[in-house]
Amino acid sequence: MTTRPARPARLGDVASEAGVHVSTVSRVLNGSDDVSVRPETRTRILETARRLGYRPNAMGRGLKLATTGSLGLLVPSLRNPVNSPIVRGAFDRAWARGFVLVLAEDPGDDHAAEDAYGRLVHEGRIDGLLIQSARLGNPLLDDFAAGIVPCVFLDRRHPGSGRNVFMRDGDAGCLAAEHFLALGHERLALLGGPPELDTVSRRKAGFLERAGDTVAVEEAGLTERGGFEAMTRLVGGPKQPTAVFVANISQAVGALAALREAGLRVPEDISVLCHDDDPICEFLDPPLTAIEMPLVELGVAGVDALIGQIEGEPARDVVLETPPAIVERRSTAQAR
Amino acid sequence: MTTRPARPARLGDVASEAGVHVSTVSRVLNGSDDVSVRPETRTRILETARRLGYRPNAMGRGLKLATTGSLGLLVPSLRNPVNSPIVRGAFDRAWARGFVLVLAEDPGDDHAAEDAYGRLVHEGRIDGLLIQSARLGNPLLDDFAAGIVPCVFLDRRHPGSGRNVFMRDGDAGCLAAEHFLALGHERLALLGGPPELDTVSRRKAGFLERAGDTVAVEEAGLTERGGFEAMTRLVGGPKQPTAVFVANISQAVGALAALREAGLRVPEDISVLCHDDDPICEFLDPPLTAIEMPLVELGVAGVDALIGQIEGEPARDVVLETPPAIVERRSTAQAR
DNA sequence: CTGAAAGCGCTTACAG
DNA sequence: CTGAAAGCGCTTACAG
Repeated sequence: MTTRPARPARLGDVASEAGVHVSTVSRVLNGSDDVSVRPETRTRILETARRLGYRPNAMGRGLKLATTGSLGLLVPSLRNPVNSPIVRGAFDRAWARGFVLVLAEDPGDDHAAEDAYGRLVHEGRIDGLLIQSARLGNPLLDDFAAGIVPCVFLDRRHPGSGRNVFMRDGDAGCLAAEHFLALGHERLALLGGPPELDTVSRRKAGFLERAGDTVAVEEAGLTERGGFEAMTRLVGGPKQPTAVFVANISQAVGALAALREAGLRVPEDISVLCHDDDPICEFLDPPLTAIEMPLVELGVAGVDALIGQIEGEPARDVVLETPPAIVERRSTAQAR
Repeated sequence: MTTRPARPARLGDVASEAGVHVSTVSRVLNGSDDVSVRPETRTRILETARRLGYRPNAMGRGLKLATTGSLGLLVPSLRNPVNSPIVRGAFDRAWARGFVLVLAEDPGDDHAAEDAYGRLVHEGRIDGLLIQSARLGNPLLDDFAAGIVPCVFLDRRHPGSGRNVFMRDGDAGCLAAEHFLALGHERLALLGGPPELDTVSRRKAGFLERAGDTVAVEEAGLTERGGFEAMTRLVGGPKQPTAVFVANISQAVGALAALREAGLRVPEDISVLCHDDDPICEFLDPPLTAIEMPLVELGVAGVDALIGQIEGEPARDVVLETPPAIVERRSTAQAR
C-alpha cells in the first residue's frame, strides 16, 4: 500500500505531474474512449492519476454537473426495525452503480418531514429519493409524486404517482388463505397491521378475497405487543379461529405469547402463518411457517428505478415478478 | 404551504430580490450577529430569504468551505441486524447538529473497504467517519486511527487510536456474574460471541473476573443458529451449567430452542441471562431477564465526539458513564 | 455599511 | 491534439 498523502490529489496535481493542462486530464479521465488525445499522453495521464490515487472531488464535480452521486433513503422510523433486507438490497445496488446512500428519517410530523426535504433535496445533497415512508396524505409526498425530484415510493404506493415499486402483496394474502384452505381450515383469522399501510391493506384484500368475508379480523401495530393484544382479542372472541395469518414477525412473537397464555397449542389448536420469513422463525416454538417475500430484490429494483429516472427515463410503476412463497415449518397443520 | 418553484432559490436570487450584492446576503445569513449591516438591510435580506425558501446549496458551500455537513457511518454488515438503537442515536444527534448521515458497509474484504474509504473520504463526501466496523487488524483502520480524517471507533476500540467511544462492557460481564452468584448459582457458563469483537471480549473478561475460571465457555456467531449450537454443546458437556450468560438476543432465541430440545426448563433447570435488552425479550418463553445497555446514548456520544474532532478539539477516548442494568424477568431464578 | 474579486475543484464548449 | 476560459454556488478577505 502506497503511503497516503495528507491531502488527496487534485486534478491540478495530476495535470502538473503529467505535464498537461487540467482540461486534458479531465477529458481523458471521464471522456469516452473516442476523445482525441495522443495515445502516449493518454497513457501518461492515466498512469499519473493511478499513481497519485486521484479521485475526483465530489463537491467540485457535483457543483459543475449539478449532480451528487447520492441517493436519499427516507425510512419510516429508525425506531422500528428498518426492514433490513430492503435496505441491504438498496444499499448494495446503489453502491455497485456508483451511488452513495444518505439516510433520512420521516419522523411522522409534517414539520420534520419538511425539514428532511429541505436538508436533502433543497440543499442539493441528493439526486433522487427512495421513499419507504409514506404515511398516506402527507402533503409533502404529493410534491414528490409530482416529480419535483426523481423519486420512487418503495414498498408503498402513492396512488397516481407512477413511481411505485412494490411486491405482490395481494398474492401473499391469497397464498396465505389458500394454504389454510388446503389444510381444511374453515375459521380463518387475520391479525393485520395498521390499515393505512399500503402493503398491509393489499395483503388483507388478497386474504379476504380468497378466504371469504367470514374471516375474523384484528388490526394492530407491527410490534410484539400489538401481536399479543390482537391475538388475545382474537381467541377471546365468540368464534375462535383455527388458523391465523399474522402481519409480521414481531407480531407473531407476541401472538405466540398470547396463545401460550391462553393455553392454546400451535398448531394442534390453532395454525399460525407469519408474513415475511426471517431467520428467527426457525427457532421459535414451534418453528413458524412463513411467507417469504423478495425483499432484497425490492431494494434493488427501487434503486434501479430511481437511477432510471435520474438518467432521464420516464417514471413508471414496477411490481416485482417474484411471487410470494410459503416456507413450511411446524406452526401450521391440517384442521381437525 | 407556498408553491415550490421548480428550481430552488440561489444566493443570487435572494440578492437581486433584496437589491443587494450576494456577498452581503451571505454575510447576514451566516455571519454572527455582529456583522455590520444596516438593520433595515438585514431585515430585508432575512425576509427575502425566508420568502424564497432559500437554503444554501451544499455543493457550493462545501466546495468553498471544504466541508460537507455529512458524516459517514461504517457499519459491519447490513446483513446482520445493524444495532438499530445505536444507529438511531447517532442519526438523531447528527441530524440535530446539522449533519446528514451517509451509509457505508464494511463488507469484510480489504479491497472493498479500500473502496469505501475512497468513495467517502477520498472523494471528499464526508467530514468524518463513525466506524462501527473494525475487524481488528484491517490496515485501513490504522490509517483512520492515525487521524487522516476525523473518526471515532464506535462500540469497538482500536487500541492506541485515542478515538474510542464505548460502553462499560466489562461491567456488564461483572453484573451478569454477580446476578447469578447472588442467586446462588455455582456452575456458570458463558455463551459468548466471536472473541475478536472488542465488546464481546471485554464482557467475557468481566464475567470471568467475577465468576472465576471454572466457568464453561462456548463461543459462537451472534445468530440464532450460533446460539442454538453453542447451547447444545454447553448442556451436552460433562458439567452442565445451571446459569448461562448469552451474548445477544439472536443467540438467546437459538439458545432457548436448544434448551427446549434438550428437555431443560428455564429457569427451573437453567437460568438464562441475555445481553442487551430488547422489546422481544418480554414475549419469549419464558420472558428473558436481560442486561440493558445505553445504546442510544452510545450513538449520541459517538457523534458528539466526532463533531468535536471536526471542530478541532483533540481526539480522546470516551467511555459512557451510564452503567449496565439488569432488567429482571422470568428466565433467571434462585439455584436449587 | 456594502460591493467587487478571487477561488474552492471540477467540466465543457471554444479556440488554436 | 491540447490549452485557456468560463462558470457551477458559495464565502471571505479586501476596498471603498
